Amino acid sequence: MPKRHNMPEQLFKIRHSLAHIMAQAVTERYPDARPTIGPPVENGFYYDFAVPRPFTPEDLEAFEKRMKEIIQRGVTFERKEVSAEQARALFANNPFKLELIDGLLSGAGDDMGEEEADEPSSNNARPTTISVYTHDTFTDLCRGPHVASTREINPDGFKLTSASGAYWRGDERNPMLQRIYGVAFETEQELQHYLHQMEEAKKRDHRKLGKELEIFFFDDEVGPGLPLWQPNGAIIIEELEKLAKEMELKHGYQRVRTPHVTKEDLFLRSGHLPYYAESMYPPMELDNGVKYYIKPMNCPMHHKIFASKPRSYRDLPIRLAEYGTCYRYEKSGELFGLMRVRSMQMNDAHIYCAEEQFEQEFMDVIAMYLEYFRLFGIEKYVMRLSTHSRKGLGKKYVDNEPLWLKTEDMVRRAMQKHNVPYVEQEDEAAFYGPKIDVQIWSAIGREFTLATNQVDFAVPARFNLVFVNREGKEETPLCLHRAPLSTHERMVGFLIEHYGGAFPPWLAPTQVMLIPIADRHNDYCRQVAERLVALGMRAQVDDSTERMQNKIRKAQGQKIPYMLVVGDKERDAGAVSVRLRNGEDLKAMPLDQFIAHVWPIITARKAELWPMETGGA
RNA sequence: GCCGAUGUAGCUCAAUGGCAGAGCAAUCGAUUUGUAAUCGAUAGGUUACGGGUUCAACUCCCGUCGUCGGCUCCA
Repeated sequence: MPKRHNMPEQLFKIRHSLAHIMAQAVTERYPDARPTIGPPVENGFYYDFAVPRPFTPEDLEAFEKRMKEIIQRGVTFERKEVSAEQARALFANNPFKLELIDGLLSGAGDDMGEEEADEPSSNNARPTTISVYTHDTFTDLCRGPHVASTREINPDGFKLTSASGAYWRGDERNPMLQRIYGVAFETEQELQHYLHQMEEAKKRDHRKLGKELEIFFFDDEVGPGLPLWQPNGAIIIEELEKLAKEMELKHGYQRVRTPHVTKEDLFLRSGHLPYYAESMYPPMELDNGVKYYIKPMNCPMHHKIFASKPRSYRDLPIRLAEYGTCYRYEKSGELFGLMRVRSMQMNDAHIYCAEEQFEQEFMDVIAMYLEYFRLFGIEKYVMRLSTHSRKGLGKKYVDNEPLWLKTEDMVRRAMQKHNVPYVEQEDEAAFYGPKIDVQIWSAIGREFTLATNQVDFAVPARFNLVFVNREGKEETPLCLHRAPLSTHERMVGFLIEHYGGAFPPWLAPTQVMLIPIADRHNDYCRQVAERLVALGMRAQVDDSTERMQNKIRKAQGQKIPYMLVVGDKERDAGAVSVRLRNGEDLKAMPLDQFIAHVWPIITARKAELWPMETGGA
């Protein structure tokens, strides 16, 4: 997201040119279609069209076929500079292009038309002329660059993948256009490789694995976005909570608990109402007309706890933590498995501190992020400093620009001083302050914010939160809102995909499966399982009437880390034969030896399955 | 919320206007097995829900709900 296109120049040209060729194919078949913008994007390109009727899958096939024909004819791309007059004449029947032309000329048209998408926002010199590119019978408004000839494009290196609606200029108040996505590479092999990777990614999709591994599901009668956690899911959640509680205890947090519903007054004070109302479940109205809302956030209640007694500078920082359950009425089309739900439990905490404590507290949260990420082996993420935008002041953002600039700089300096890499993204802040978000990607490539660490310089004042400073005067504290482990929903969804369902032993719902070879070994297996369970391990016995091979297959399918096979030999020797999830057969060993090897791995939350050089995933 | 696609047994999928089927899972029986699928039998359905067209609807049409791919939006 930060870098819009970091692809090689030639690939950029190929994708960009394919977008034009597609527009030709589309307008040939549907002369009424009005091309709007069509940039190259990661892995391919898209083009948005204003059309009377949405495209069908058959249309896509026809477009693709026609595109291949055009490419194989070897047509050339030619650039031409035209005056504004000429450009308007050329695109007289296309209001979208005219709007783009106006935007270009006014110089203010920073709205990410095609031209913006084409070039990193480097040179601000506005063109006095406008460039158009012509290939074959098709001419498009475009900054370029393009391939010289379609001979540079491999006709088997691209594929049209999907059609969908998209708002003109990404604004839902604008008309809806029809977008066609394509993927494109320089060679057929790269395309096939990409398509294969997509297939593999689908196997890791948490929605698929979550069902297969019986972690969670949705039920029509319960409602969209309201996951039901099965026993396996509850185990994972409780392990995460245990981890968070240990970590937060170490970092000086105190736990609090707050109700799920509150009077409207609280959210009026916090400023969520009416601003945030559309993301909240509608209120319940009591007989006396008083409205109660289900909470979408925990902060106002934590503020009340801070305010429940006088606070001295000596008490600060005060860190209040709660795995709070919140409900947000997300639009139906925005729901996405566990990654975007309507009921969620947040790894929430609010840190109230004096300004001079900011850096220490803020960076302690960042340190916590890093500690968690190391534990989970999370490497593919981007820390994003999300800042305000001037145009959002007074609307999306608290209207106090000097304070924004000051706070953003505080964050920037803290991050730089501690050498934590980050990127900056304008217009992504919370309404009360800047934040460091941790961006991650789902198996199928969608971007989400996992953890967040937000500075709030505004809301404490609304709640009249104060502490008495050294001079005996009242002072408003800063508040940090933080959720290093995200919500249970998003965290578990992410972890399912991150591990491909093969959780490290400490998180695995079932850690050990006892596999008796014949019925006569069942009792011994039950004794072993009892002993492991008494120790604190999650062990089960597969006493079905299946053969051992079948039991192994089932346990593998559930991605259980340890399979203990037991026959006459093991029973008679008080032993177990250890098979790891990765297929390794460690042969028979005394039960005590198995425990001695595995228990430390579980309690230390290690990633590996077995000590020494053997274990893997 | 918007555009499009889609919804058949617990799961994965057949059946293109003419009696709704298979594999896996489940249940029962037999088998007692040494590191990724033993054999047999049984049961399982108001084809998401509600209307309509038709002699006849899983199939065609309309509506509702859910899901999926995007747009918008977010932890």
